[in-house]
Amino acid sequence: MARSGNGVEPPQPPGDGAPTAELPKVTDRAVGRARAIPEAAVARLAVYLRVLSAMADQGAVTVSSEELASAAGVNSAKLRKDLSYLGSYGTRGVGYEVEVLVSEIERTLGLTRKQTVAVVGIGNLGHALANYAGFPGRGFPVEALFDVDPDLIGVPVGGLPVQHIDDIPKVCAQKRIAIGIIATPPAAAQGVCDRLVAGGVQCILNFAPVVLQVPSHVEVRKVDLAVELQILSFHVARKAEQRHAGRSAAKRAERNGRAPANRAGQRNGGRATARRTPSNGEVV
Amino acid sequence: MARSGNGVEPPQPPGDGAPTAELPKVTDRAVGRARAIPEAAVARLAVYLRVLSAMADQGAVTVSSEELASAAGVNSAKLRKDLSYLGSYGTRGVGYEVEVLVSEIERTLGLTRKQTVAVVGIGNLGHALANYAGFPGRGFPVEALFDVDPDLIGVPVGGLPVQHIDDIPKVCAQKRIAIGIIATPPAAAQGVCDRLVAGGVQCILNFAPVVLQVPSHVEVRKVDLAVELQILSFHVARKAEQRHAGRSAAKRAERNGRAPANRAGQRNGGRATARRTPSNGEVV
DNA sequence: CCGATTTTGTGCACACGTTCACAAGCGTTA
DNA sequence: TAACGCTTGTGAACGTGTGCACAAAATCGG
Ligand SMILES: NC(=O)c1ccc[n+]([C@@H]2O[C@H](COP(=O)([O-])OP(=O)(O)OC[C@H]3O[C@@H](n4cnc5c(N)ncnc54)[C@H](O)[C@@H]3O)[C@@H](O)[C@H]2O)c1
Ligand SMILES: NC(=O)c1ccc[n+]([C@@H]2O[C@H](COP(=O)([O-])OP(=O)(O)OC[C@H]3O[C@@H](n4cnc5c(N)ncnc54)[C@H](O)[C@@H]3O)[C@@H](O)[C@H]2O)c1
Repeated sequence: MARSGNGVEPPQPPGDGAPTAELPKVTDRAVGRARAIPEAAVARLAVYLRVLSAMADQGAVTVSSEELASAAGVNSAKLRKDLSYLGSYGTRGVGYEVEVLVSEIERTLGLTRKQTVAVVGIGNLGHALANYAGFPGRGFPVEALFDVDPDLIGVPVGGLPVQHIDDIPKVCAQKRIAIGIIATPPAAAQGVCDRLVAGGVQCILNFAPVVLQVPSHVEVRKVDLAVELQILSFHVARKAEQRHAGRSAAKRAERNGRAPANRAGQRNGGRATARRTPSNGEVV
Repeated sequence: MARSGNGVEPPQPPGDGAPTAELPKVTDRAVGRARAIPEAAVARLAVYLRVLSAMADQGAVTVSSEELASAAGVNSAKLRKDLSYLGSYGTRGVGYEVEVLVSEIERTLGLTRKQTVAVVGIGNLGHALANYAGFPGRGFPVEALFDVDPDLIGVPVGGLPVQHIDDIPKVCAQKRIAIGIIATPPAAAQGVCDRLVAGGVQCILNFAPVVLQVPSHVEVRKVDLAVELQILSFHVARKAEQRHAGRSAAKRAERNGRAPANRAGQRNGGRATARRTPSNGEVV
């Protein structure tokens, strides 16, 4: 089956014209302009935005990188570097103006125009998502709900009637849905995904524990709670193992929180990359 | 370890006593043993485990790294490296035995002994979590539910009665709860977190959009859906911007799925780090 | 107007993660 | 047994992300 399924993740740069071109060791080139915000930074910007909004609500006018960093649970140097991707909006010796940062981050994250959302699979999780006030509150109005269950079709959930999944392409195109959230059973996820893509949806947030195959222009992020728990489980196991075996060094650091250079708050950052349909139809 | 664990990956060596020590350029040193599984790899191991379980159910006996990688949406080299952290369980020229991999991954992730879970905040999301069959199905039995709402106390959800949050420390200690899931409103999250910690809970999965402060021996992971959407939003914005501005190069690559350097399937990997109570009590 | 103080913005070095590429090992076949 | 083909395991190169440390700006006080 050759390389890896979908085939195309070549070592060479895109090289539109000449795939075999022997380019030396140019690092960036390729794309048009220069500055590209690192994936990891984007995730943190979203967190800063939340913290800043809360600060603004409390009447704060300016923040220093130190303050903001500590509230967001990151290192202040990292914070400054992250903010520097937006441009230079701070004042040395003073700090950042909260309002300015908020609007700059919003602009960068593309939150100036609302991104409409559709939820597919109105079961336990789908209900919660459809009712969640935090989405519209943050510029992500939920404008369509879908399911297969005949008993659900037409029933309003969170003020919006559930529609049949066969209508996904039509409705999504019509309402210009930007983001699709998949909360169906795993087996149904790929089919739903395909319909969303057919409807012109550009981004998908997937709760079903499957790896989705999508065309390259579609962005997928997944949230897999079982995986989250397993990662936590790993850390517990590792700590327990350490406690039993290596009881020589590192003991007080482990116990009462001195935690030397405890750099960051809890994260789940990371990037998500789209993926093409592969040649082989592996099971999932 | 020392690597990226919870507490100790300081610039300077922990050096309880001498923080200004002028260590040369030693790379690992520090703690006892050697191999530490990279954080990013742990997240993927969990995914491999799911895929492998599905394959086992379908009767597969062996897999090659190519097959498994493609099913899991990653590069095969990466997969092999990830598996190599477990030890050498493959057979050259043949592949891996599915059963062996499953049990090795389970052992490594600490899934050999069940990790009991408590859910706090039985609202929209909490209900979904409490009813989710995927948790007990994967070795994470939900054994306690908590809320403050008097109307909820005593009501069974998913076959388990909801208890009052004041009982969290007692019940968690008694039932040896390993993982606490927080699904309360943001304002209540820190308080709940403190009680969970008091009850001896080692890991916390936090759905509330706040940065939790915990002692260093507690591991926190957060799931912030608004942040996920914002990251997606960023990518949409960037693509749109590119389409408008840089219409010189990279055009067909963008459209019909050629996907230049399409490296991996969708991820949300990343690490979570514990965090001590900070010196300043910043708002959140 | 100048120096002290504060805090940003960033060059640099290092750690981490990813990918390549290939030798080492295994099974099979002649 | 020897030669061959296949697949693992891993060294090394590369790219990305993190954190330090300091020069550059701005404000304030005298
Ligand atoms: N409930 C949770 O807390 C939780 C946690 C983690 C992951 N998940 C995942 O989220 C997904 C949904 O979980 P849930 O607990 O809400 O399940 P659920 O069974 O309660 O709901 C699933 C819904 O999807 C609908 N559905 C089934 N096939 C469909 C299709 N082809 N198209 C559209 N809708 C379809 C069903 O009618 C039902 O309403 C699952 O993949 C699950 O693994 C859920
Ligand atoms: N619903 C979603 O889809 C969704 C999505 C993303 C994030 N979240 C986050 O998850 C959390 C819960 O969301 P929800 O929609 O389930 O909210 P909800 O209002 O439906 O439920 C919150 C529950 O927490 C309980 N609660 C309040 N204070 C408490 C306390 N001090 N201790 C224990 N329980 C307490 C309430 O009684 C209620 O039952 C929120 O922080 C929200 O931001 C929810």
